[in-house]
Amino acid sequence: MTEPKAAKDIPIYTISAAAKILDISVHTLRMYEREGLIVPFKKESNQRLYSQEDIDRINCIRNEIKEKKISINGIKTIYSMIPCWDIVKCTKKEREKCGSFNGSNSPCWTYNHNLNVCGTKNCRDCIVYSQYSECNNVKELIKSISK
Amino acid sequence: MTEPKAAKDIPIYTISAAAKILDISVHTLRMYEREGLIVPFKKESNQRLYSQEDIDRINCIRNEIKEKKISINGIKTIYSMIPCWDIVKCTKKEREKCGSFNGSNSPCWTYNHNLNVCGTKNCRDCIVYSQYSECNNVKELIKSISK
DNA sequence: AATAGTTGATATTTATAAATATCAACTATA
DNA sequence: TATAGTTGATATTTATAAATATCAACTATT
Repeated sequence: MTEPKAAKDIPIYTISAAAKILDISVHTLRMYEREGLIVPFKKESNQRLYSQEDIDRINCIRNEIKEKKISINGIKTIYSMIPCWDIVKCTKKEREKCGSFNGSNSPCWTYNHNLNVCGTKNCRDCIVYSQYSECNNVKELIKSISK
Repeated sequence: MTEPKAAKDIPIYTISAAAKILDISVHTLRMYEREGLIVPFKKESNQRLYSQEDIDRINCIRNEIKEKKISINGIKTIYSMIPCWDIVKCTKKEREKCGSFNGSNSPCWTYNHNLNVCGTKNCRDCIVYSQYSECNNVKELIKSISK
């Protein structure tokens, strides 16, 4: 009796509820978002909402910062090394024009990618964000594509 | 008339000379070494010596810390994602026992690897250290092994 | 053989990233 | 429609990583 995968990704927590659960301030949550570490839901009114998956993700990020002593810019750089172009199957032409493919400071979901295969798709729903940038998964991904 | 590649890797600077060139303290150089960011030459007496390549490498590390705001542990984590097992052609058995293959906090050259293909070879002379961990090269490496 | 520079280890200082606070305008909810 | 919570922007505080200083023992160099 496993729950459907999406069940953990239902937007239920307001920013203050999420902050309380995580024992951090709402300001910190907004900072993480501004830095491109998280992409919460947004209502039409622009209000943020968080799912249990978001909470788990943020707990992981906290651990990287507090326990592993990796700075926010370090985490961004690590995320930027995920070979998204391979995962989402960008063409050579698309890669050449892509800020994510050509940069190394920020995760792909912080760039505009309306002009490539990603289109206007919400990055929350992309496995690059939801799966491969999960806690400690980047090295496992590199292992899987290496010989 | 290009110089032989090794010319830049001749140990000529003492720690105080290197510190003066880099405009940092000798203590900082020793700290970077303790953290596993650099591997200087060692004389039989244990005295450190630095080459021009070392100076260039340390300048790059300084830039990552000071300009890109990546913490030392962040840099270590990034180095740890270099697929050394692929580069030096470790066997499956060797990988299973390797701290570098299985960890994600520290570069491969900070682990003991006497029992795998690296043997007692000095990591300075390994391309994983000398080439692939050069400034900004990690993402380029990931690009080259991805589809 | 004397001076300058080195070693590792521990303690201290400083620079700054991360977190928090404040603000006025806006939105949700009871 | 009143209260509580939200928004983004800017300013301030705090926690701590990075850098430096100190130490006694040892090594290189003149």
